[in-house]
Amino acid sequence: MGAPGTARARARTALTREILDVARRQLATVGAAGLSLRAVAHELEMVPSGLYRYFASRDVLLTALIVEAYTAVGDQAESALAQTRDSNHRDRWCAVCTSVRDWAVAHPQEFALIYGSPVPDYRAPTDTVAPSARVYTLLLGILSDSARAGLLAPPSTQAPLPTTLAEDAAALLSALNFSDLTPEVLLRGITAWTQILGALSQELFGHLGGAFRTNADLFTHTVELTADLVGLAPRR
Amino acid sequence: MGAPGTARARARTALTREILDVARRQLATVGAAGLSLRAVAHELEMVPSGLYRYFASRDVLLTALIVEAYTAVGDQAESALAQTRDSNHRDRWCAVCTSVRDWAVAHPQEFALIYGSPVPDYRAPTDTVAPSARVYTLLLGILSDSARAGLLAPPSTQAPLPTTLAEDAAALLSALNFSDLTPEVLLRGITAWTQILGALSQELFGHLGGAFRTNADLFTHTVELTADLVGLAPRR
DNA sequence: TGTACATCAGTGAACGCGCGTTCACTGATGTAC
DNA sequence: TGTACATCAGTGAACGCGCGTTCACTGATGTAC
Repeated sequence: MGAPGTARARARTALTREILDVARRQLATVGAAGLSLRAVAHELEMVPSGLYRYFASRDVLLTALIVEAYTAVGDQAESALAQTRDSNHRDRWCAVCTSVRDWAVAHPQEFALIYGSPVPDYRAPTDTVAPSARVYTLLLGILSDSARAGLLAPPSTQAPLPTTLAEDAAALLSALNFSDLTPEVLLRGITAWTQILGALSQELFGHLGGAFRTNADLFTHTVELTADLVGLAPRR
Repeated sequence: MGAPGTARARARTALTREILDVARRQLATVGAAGLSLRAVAHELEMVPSGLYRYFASRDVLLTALIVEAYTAVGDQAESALAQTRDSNHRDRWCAVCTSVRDWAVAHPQEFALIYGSPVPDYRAPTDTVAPSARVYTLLLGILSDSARAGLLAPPSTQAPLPTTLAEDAAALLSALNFSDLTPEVLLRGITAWTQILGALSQELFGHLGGAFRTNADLFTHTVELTADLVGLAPRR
């Protein structure tokens, strides 16, 4: 609010916002591949070339939308987590996962944009890496809390991990600052996260064939299975 | 071989095949959204309108490619299973999953075509439903075998399933003719399958960010976890 | 406070491209007698 | 076996559409003196 600067600068930030809002709304109906600068400009009653004052190319606009999508789902997950701050770790895990589904169901094309097949001819710059880490970092944080509280069940013993896999996992742990977690737990966390994304892809992209009347129940069940997988203590 | 019919009929089936082959090869480089009838015709040294003697529209061609992709991965999974016919159930499960990854890595755009975000403006007819069922039917078959042999570990007791979910699962079981399986096991099987697809999506669509040097090892680990999930007896 | 100049938002026209699909046509292949 | 007709594969031109991006331009906003 009360953003400073000249009238021109204020108009610029306002229109930048408006372009992104229109683009996001059109994205929701035509999808990322079909998003067109000309259509966005038309809805804003501008001439297409005018957009180039605000975004240097279609790719740059897409990148901004991607970052916004990651931010939106990250915000939603964070606020879901904040509201369960005093619950047990399992409930917090489930709350975050559920909030991700809520967001995805409400914004399927944005979900596809960030977690689906790559957009044709789009090359992602590195700007999107940091925002993309937010949600799974939250999930790993819950595991870390649980581990620090001594409540995380150790993974059932299996064959030892291949060395390169264990090394990479260890490197990732230290890069993410989760020294409380073992490589085994990290890998289960990653697996759980891909499970969540896989379940949502199947549901949103119509690959379930409508076999279930209540996709939400199926998802809830899946989330419980992921909580088991990562070793979060069961309820009661 | 030696397909009967007139010369004209033989030429027709041959060219139909050739069109599909060219389309599949172009799909591999430009993706489903970018697949163009004109480009296919050009490579065949035909005029674009000529294709309409063979496929009534772009959608029909895409549908044929989708069916072929499902058939290809189904064949590969079946032959992988056939080669482990005398192994234990867990090894057979893992063999099928691994063969799916092998196919997906070799044909990422075809994987995206059938398991990724929907192709813009394409509406799938019902022709694709039956071929799409083949792989997970194989997996459920392994579970069914294991259950009939009394080797499948019952799911660790959890809260009972919501009734609609249990009903839908039971209905699906009888539709698929797997009377040996319980709704709980079916749901775990479905979850395992979405896990596999999720892991492959992450890997193929570049969402792993290159954190692991050996994606194959990560996938193998994931597959073992799915085998645990569905209750297949551990090795040794 | 007023003027001279620089900045920059948005216009309008154009470039060059590619797309799916239609239609009337020609010439070769197949069929019936 | 030979002829008359029907079928159908492939052509070439066209329709109508939409796309991202460029460029020279105008007029309004901002800045320095």
